[in-house]
Amino acid sequence: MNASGRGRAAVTLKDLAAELGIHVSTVSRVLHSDKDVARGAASEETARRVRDLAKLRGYSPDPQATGLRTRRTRAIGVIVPRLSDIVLATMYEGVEEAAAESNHSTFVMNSHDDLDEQRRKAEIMLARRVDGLILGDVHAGSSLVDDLTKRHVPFVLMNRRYPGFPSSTCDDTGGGRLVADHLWDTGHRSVAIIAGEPYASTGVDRTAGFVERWHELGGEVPGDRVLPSRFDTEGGRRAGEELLEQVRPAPTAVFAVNDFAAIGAMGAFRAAGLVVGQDIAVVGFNDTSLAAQLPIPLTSVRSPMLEIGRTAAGMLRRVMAGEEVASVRHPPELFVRESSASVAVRDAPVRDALIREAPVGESESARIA
Amino acid sequence: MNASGRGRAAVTLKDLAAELGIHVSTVSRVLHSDKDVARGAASEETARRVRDLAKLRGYSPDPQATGLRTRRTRAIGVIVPRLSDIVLATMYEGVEEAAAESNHSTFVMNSHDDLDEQRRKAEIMLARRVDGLILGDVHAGSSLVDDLTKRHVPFVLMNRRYPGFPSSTCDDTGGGRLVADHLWDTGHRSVAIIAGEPYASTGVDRTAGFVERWHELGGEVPGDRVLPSRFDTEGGRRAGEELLEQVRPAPTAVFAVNDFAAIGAMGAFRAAGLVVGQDIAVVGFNDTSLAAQLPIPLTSVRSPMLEIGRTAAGMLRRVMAGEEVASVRHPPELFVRESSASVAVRDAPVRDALIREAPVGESESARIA
DNA sequence: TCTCCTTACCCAATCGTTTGGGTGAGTACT
DNA sequence: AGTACTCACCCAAACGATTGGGTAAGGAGA
Repeated sequence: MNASGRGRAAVTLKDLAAELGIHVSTVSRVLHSDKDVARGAASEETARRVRDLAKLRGYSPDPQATGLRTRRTRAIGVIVPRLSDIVLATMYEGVEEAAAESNHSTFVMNSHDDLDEQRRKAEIMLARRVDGLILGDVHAGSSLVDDLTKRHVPFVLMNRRYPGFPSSTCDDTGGGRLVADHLWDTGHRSVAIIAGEPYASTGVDRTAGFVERWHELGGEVPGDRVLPSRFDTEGGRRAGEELLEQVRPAPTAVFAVNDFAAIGAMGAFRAAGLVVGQDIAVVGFNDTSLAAQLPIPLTSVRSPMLEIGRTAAGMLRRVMAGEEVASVRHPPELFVRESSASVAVRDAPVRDALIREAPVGESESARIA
Repeated sequence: MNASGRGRAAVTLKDLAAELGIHVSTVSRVLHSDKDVARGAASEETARRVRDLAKLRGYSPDPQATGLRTRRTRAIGVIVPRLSDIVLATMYEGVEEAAAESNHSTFVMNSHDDLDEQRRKAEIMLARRVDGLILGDVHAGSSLVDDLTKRHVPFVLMNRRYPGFPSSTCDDTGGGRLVADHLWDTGHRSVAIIAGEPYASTGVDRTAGFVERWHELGGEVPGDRVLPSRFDTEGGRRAGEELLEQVRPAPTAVFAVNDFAAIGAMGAFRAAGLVVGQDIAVVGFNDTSLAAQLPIPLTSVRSPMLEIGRTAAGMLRRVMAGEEVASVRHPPELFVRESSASVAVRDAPVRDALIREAPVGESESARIA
């Protein structure tokens, strides 16, 4: 039994037709062809009576029945790595908003960035007969996109791109370039990148954009300065620790391809006795609402997450309508804050001394003094 | 056209029946009554053939058709304030997991904590004919729950409770008490609370639990030390600023009923020249993944968010089955970290001097020195 | 041989909408 | 007066699955 149909069954077209003494198909046509006078289906007068009664009785069409007949559900499926990642959650909010505007409902599922789970979740959605899919978790080299294409499933990508398929993303390469310019301009010459997962275009592109621009400016980024990482704080912390351990002298600036990784790295640096913004610059990506509010506000590249989601929904609508659509890359914007505000600072030897001699020492006590 | 039905229409019962030369109802019965030999519906042999062919052809029942006939959609609706709030997003993950285990799909929508929008979203879900609702955003005194009850809509509450209706929440009162004990034990006697929105039981209960325990211990919390706030970082920052402005001498410890508000407050304190963990203790709630990774790790009360979501889904399943269910309050756990680790510190006059004379001055330069 | 069970199926209605194709009444035109 | 249009509807067949109620064939028991 349906939620709405316990106390009293939901009102149907048949109910309305009976009460008005006309045929159910007439009611359907009147209610269906909204506004345009129900093209020859009923008189002006009848149409009004139908609409009035429908409103009075609170008629709402049964989507099961409609779907059964029309073969469309007006539902779309969205698959993301995890909704507890604020970036994806925000994009999904955009999707939901835009989808609602065109009268579509959305199912979301988490794939935990696991290939098998991606497939499984996609199948569940297709079994639900969604009209289309938005994939927010596509992996480089995944065969899922090809399979879906072969099966003629309408879908678009979001957040991450995949060459040859329509996607709504941030211009991650451009974002990486912004960071390179900023760090170069503030005098840094020794940098490192916490690069995220190698299967995600976001991290890869942000890294590539940075490196590309850095080279143009005359700098270099040795391979051991680019560390893969998970996208969460824990991953950032580990990468930060690894960085301090392996790279000597430590870089004066670190670009983490994601705010959470940046926060984790900041934790690692601080634990090692470095003051972020003074001893080492840190830059994140996405400009989540946290970045500006952190104890040491984080420089970050703002990606229009909500807009990326909205665009994805719009693109999917067009794909479902059979149109060809082109990928969209939303322009990012750099917000400079205290974590990287000062011009490149102390000499490396001094900083390294800090790191070695005072894991939780000197700068701590200095702060208290 | 459905996603799965573009290239080749999805296989139906009729297709299977035709290929096997038997009636569609026989196929239905075999496939439906899983395992138990399809009680007299077909011979062992036929049943096997049916099942084999179904698997071979990749048959999956059309939920539209099933739903039309059975009047249930196997879909549940979840309404939350906003999914970009990591707390609700995590609870939703729990709901989704548990719902999937009982073969239910979930729709989520954001209500932005707005009463009209809550109603609107609920109506959309009911129009979708969901089998039940999980409300994660109930407001104190809202009439929505009564209306849903009158309409016999199966629903449960999550995250926030509402007396008289089944809910899956954290034991927020108990959590508040944990914080009171901790701050009292570490020597604090002058405290303030950043209390969240007055319409949310979470903030109200956490505050009440704290105050109750504080009184038991012999302390007091004057009314002007309890500041309402939004639940996000921005809200926490504002409340923090307000606190420093209005309450003199400033409290030695602040309990924010939510990690994000705590982070915002930490920002405000720091901007005012106070070092969190030294000059002022801060405690949050929820122990989101950030808390432990912050530059100054945040003491926080862990609420089992995933479990709260899973429980809510389980409760709803039972409500939909017509059972009576009791509310569940999940026990919280306190994690003490640096933001409140040291015993209550400087004399108030010294701290107040810091605040007045050095909004971004003294402690900053001290840190660099 | 007749009756009564089982077994293994089949039949057909039904859920609520949509939609191609009527149809009868009234009007306009020749 | 006959023909041709509209207009304002009605009819009925889908869509795919479920389900209460047959029924024919075969065997057991009397």
